[in-house]
Amino acid sequence: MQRVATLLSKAIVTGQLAPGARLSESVVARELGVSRAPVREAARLLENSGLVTYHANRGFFVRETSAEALNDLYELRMVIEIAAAQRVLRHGLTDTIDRLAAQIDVLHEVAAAGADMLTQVEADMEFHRLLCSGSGNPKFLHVFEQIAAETEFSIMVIGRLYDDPHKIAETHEPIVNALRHGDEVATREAIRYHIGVAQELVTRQFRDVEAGTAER
Amino acid sequence: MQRVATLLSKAIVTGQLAPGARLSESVVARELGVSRAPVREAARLLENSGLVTYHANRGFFVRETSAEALNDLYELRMVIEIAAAQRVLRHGLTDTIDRLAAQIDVLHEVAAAGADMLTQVEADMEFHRLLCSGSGNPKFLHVFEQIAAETEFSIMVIGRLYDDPHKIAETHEPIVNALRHGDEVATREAIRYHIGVAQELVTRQFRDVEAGTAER
DNA sequence: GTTTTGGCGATTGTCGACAATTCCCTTGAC
DNA sequence: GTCAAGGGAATTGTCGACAATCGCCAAAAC
Repeated sequence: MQRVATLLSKAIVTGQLAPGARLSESVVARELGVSRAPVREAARLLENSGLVTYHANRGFFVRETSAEALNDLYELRMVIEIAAAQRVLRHGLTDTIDRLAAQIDVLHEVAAAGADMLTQVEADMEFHRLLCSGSGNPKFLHVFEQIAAETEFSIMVIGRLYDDPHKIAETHEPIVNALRHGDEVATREAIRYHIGVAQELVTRQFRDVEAGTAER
Repeated sequence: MQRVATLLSKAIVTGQLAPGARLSESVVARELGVSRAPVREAARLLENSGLVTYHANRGFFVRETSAEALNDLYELRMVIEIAAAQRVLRHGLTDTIDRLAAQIDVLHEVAAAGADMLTQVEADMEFHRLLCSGSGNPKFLHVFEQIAAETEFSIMVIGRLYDDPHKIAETHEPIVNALRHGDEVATREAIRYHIGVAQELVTRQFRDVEAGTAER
C-alpha cells in the first residue's frame, strides 16, 4: 500500500499523471498488479497531502492547480514557516539552526554534483521540513506535511527557471544567518522575502501557463 | 461510510470512546451492522481530522491528548486565525465581519436558550470556522478543518469551566470590534488574547488531569 | 431544435473470505 | 526467578465478486 502511494505520488509530482486526470481504481490496480483495496487506501493518503481530490461516487482525480491556489499556498507557507522560525528563536533551539545550515551544504553538494531536478527539489523541501520539524511544535510539521506534495510540485516548476542550481542553495542562506544572529525581525523578513520571491515566480509562471503563453 | 464516520466522530468527541482505546475494525463493523471496508474508510477520514491515529499492522486508536499537545494546538490556532483575520482586513472583506457578528448573536441565543454544551461548543467552533473560511484563502480553512475535531474537544473541556454561558459569547466580541475598526494590531491582539486565555484554561485543566487532581 | 426521460456501460461502494502479521501467553532452559 | 523461544489466537492487509450509483447517449416528446 505504501508502495502504491509512493509510486502514484512520484507519478503526479513529475507530471506523468496530468492534472485533472481521473485515477481509475481498477486501471491503477491492474497496472501495479494489486487489487483495488490498496489503491483506495493509497489514494486516501494522497488526498491528505492534497495531491488528489475525491468526489463521492465519482472517484479520485489528480488535483488541478492554478495560479491563485499556488498563491494561497505560499501565503500559508509564509505564515507557518515564519511562526516556526519564531519558535526556534524563542525557545533557543540552536541545534535546529545547525541542521538548517547543514542542509544548505547538502543543497550546494547536489548542485555541484549536477543532480537531477527531483533530487534538488527534495533537498530544498528538506530544508523547509527541517524548519517546521525543528520548531518544537509537531503541529507545524503536520501542516507542512499536508501541503508538502503541492509545495514540492511548485518548487519543481520554479527550479526549472534557475540557470545556476547553486543559486537555489544561496537563497536559503539569509534565513540561517538571521537565525544565527537571533534576530526575530530579520528572520521574519528573510523568510518573507525567500518565500515571497518563490511565490512571485511560481504565480507568474502559472499565469503564463493559464494564458497559454508558456509551457508547464 | 459517511454515516460511520459521523457516528464514530460523535462517540469520540463526547468521550464515549476513551482516549487511547483501540478501534477494532471488526468490532465497530459488527456493532454498526456493516462490513469492515466502510469502517476503514471512515477511520481514515477521522485520521485526517486528528481524531484517531493509525499504526501500521496494528490498527486505529483514539488519539490521546496531553497538556503539551493542546498547548501546541492553540499556538497553531493563534497563528492561523491571526493570519486569517489579517487577510480579512487587508482585502476589505466586510461581509465576513458581518457574518462573524451574526455568529456572536447565535452564541448569545444558544446561551439564552440554555442549550446543551455540545450545541454551544459547535456554535463557538462555527465562529472560528467562519473566520478561516471568510479569509478568502481556502488553505486556511483546510488547516482549520484538520484541527477542528481536537479543537472542538478542547473547547468542550473549557466550556464546562464557565458558569455563565453568555460569557463565552462575550469573549468573541473584542475580535469583531477590532475588525470593524479595521485595526490590524488591535485585531491581532484581540485574537491573541482570546485564544491565549483559552490556551491557559485548557492547558491548566489538563495538567491537573494529568496530575490526577482534576476530573476530565 | 430543445428538453426530458430511459436505459446502458462503466465506476465506485460494500461485502465475506483468505493470507500475512502482530501480540500475548505458555513453555522451556538456565 | 528471569528470560528467551515458540505457538496460537486475534487483528490487520489484501483479494475477487457482487450491488449500488453515476454519467453518457440515444430516443422520444413537445
